[in-house]
Amino acid sequence: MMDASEYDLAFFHREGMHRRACAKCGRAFWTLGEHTVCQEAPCAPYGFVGHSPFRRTYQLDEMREAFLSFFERRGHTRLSRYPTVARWRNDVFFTQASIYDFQPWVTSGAIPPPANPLTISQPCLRFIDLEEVGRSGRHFTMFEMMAHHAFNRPDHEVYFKDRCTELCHELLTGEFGVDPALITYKEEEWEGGGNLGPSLSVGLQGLEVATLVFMEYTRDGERLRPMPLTVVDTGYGLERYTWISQGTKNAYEAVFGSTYDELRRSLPPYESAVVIDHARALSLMLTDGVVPSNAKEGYFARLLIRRAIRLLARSSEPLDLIGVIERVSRDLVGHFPEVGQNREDRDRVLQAEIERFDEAIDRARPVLRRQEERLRSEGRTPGTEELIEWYDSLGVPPDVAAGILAHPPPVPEDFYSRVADRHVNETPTNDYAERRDALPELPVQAPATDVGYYMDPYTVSFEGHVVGSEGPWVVLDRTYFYPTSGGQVHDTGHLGDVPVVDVQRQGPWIYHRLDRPSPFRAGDRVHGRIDAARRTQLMQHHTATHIINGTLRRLLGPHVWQAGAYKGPEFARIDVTHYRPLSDGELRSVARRINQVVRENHPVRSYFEPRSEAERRFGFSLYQGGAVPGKDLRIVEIDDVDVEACGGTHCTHTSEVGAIDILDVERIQDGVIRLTYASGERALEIREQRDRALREVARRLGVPPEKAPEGVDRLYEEMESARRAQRDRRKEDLGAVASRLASDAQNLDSVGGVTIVRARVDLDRTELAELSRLLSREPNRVVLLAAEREGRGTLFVGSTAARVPANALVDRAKARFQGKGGGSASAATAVGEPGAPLATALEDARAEARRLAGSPTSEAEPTGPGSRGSH
RNA sequence: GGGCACGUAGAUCAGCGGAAGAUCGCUGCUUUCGCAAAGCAGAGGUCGGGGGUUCAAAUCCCCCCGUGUCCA
Repeated sequence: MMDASEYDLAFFHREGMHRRACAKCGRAFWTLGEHTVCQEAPCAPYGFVGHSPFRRTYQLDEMREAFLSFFERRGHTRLSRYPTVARWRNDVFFTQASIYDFQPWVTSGAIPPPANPLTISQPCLRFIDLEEVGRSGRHFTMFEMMAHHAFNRPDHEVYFKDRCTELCHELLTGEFGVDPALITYKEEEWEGGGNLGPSLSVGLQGLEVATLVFMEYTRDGERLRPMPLTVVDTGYGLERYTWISQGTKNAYEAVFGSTYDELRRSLPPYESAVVIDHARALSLMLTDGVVPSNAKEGYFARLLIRRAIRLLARSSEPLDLIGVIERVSRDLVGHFPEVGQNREDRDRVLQAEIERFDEAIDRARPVLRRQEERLRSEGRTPGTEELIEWYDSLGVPPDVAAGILAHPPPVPEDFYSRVADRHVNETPTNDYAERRDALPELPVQAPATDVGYYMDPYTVSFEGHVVGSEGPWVVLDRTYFYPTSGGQVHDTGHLGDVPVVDVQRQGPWIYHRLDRPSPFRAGDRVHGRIDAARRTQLMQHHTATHIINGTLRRLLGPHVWQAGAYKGPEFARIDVTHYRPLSDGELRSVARRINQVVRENHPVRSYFEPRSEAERRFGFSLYQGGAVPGKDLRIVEIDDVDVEACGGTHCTHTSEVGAIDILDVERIQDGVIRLTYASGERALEIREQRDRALREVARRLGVPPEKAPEGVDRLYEEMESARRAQRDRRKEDLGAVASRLASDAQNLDSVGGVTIVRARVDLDRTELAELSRLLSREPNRVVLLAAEREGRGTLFVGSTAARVPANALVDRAKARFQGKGGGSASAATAVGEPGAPLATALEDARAEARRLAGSPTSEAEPTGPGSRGSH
């Protein structure tokens, strides 16, 4: 619980505000007005509908510009948006707030902010309130969080609670002309990610119009410790500001504008709002490289697409989703030019996904019909349980199911929450589990490690001074050792005579891990030597990765985004988003093109450039490896092939990569393909191994290497025909045995029209069954076979005589030779203990068969192979 | 990342502890001037892979692979 003094800001007193407790929610708030309740939902009703408290009305783009320029005029640097897919974090899929852009590196103090203070309007995606969208009048799947952020270090205080609140107040009253008496500042607390602090929630006529969060403490058990870096985290909903300024009934009318009016001509209000909302979210998601899929971020794109398609189906005239997305993209492109750059590619992705939905329904249709038929045969009709099951496992929404069934059940109000109930007991995912052993906190009193590998990736020998050392870990004032990062594996080498086995980045320092406790002390001068062959291989793999990524984007389209990559000393791989498997032809084109790029010897240029300048020149696709923090971006540019923000070590010309050999392409997930490859020396090694193996295979097949596939085919065919020949021979042999047995009166009994064949034949189980079948082709046959294998006796009984069930004979006889077993009326077996009297058991079975055959009963059910499976 | 469903003949699927099936397609024969159609006969299966339980596993259990789907 925050102390009340946390909120006792000088600003409030300067303005003459007083502190009150809300009569409804009980929370304390500050205001100039005479409010008895805080001015937020649900304590106060909307007061702005029909008469806005703002000086003028704003369209969406105008409002964003007004906000950003307001803060620019007050010393803030304007940043362009970050991607909506939070690829740089492993705990969330999407950017859900502007502060996500700076977590965890900037907020933890590891890396300086790109600007300070800064202002941004960050598109955010939230799926938590999906059901509220279109209903509440104010919820959106995609919304923009306008914000001003400040990051305060002990030696550099930008601003905190007082100035922040003052800026907010000035925006509302000065820029927008809101009567200050209408505003309330409610005291709240914020906590997240182990940090916490006071926050103020700004209320205006029933709407929360801003949240001002002050990250100030770290939770240490019950105690609170002040953070070395305090953070001002604010959030102002762009859509809400636009709405309030226009004073419309709901936010959708204000935000969606003429697109909403157009859709309303053929769709009801709720459906129109949801469809536009989803289309807007999709437009940005697809632009940022989300490919619809059944897992991870792609699933949310699929969810939106399928929801939108179903709602559009209610339209009075034909409307297609691609058209609606094109329409909303026209609205977005003014501020997000990248949205307009991938239209054809986006439509291809959408088209593929729309077809997949149709396929899913087509697959499900016969299943539903069959299941309904089965239920009907039990005198039932499908109910809610079936609807939930079909949705959960087949993806058939209840309204679609209704169109398929002859007698659809009513869809319950709480359908989706009942689906959710099915999932509540699932084991939760441990989102924060960073798969990396925590590095020790070394007592380093030194500036950030001076790293040489960015500017000179060829230096493998250098001198440095130890600035910290503990256990096997050593930190130097400068180093050329590359730490594991950006998917590139660390270097190895030596410090002095001691092998370096691992290199990691920890905050501003590079940690070298030795293979033994460090013999070095702070102040020691050491010679560093990097394993040059390994480094070269890593550089080749990294540059090859960029060549492949850029080539895939060019050949397949801009929906291709890197979804993960690994560049090791043995091989490298890249995962990219793509909506279908690579065809053989596509793969060949990729392989040809990347090696052409290698041969063409493009220069690979690595340099630092201010973020905004780089974004302006190259656009958003820079962030293939995720968002990169910092004022300046390190750009790795391969002319006409690829440009990425990347911290790795690279060759300076593509020819240094040598060659790229694609080893494998697989679909690792719906919507994501993985290419594994090797370059440089490793490519040659692997090719050599492969050639050797192929030559060896060819030699053993006795064919030239290029004929190896045909050779294998031939071998396989020979194997098959040998297998068939053996099977035929066994069949013949069994046939011979059968006719011999059937013609030898010694083996035969005939009782009451039933023929009983008995014999001792030492065959295996399947052969016994086959032989029995051959002997009982006609009705009223009973076959008794005894076999002995490895000392254990087997009794096999087959029967086509209704009066003589095979299992009855086995049950009767098995005790005699300590047998276990059973079966059906048509076939039964038992296996006895070693040495047990098999012959006696056979005689028992025979006696029982004679008895049953001789006592005619009125068995109605005929038995035999022909009667099985008839229902 | 997790839940659920599915994986059996070329295709679509049934069978869910006791001798691997249906329909369509395929091959041959009959019929026809020929085609279609019909009738008859036939070929085609490591029942996704690997372990286990059992006298006996397509069937039950465990692991893996693949596909679909829902939820994060």
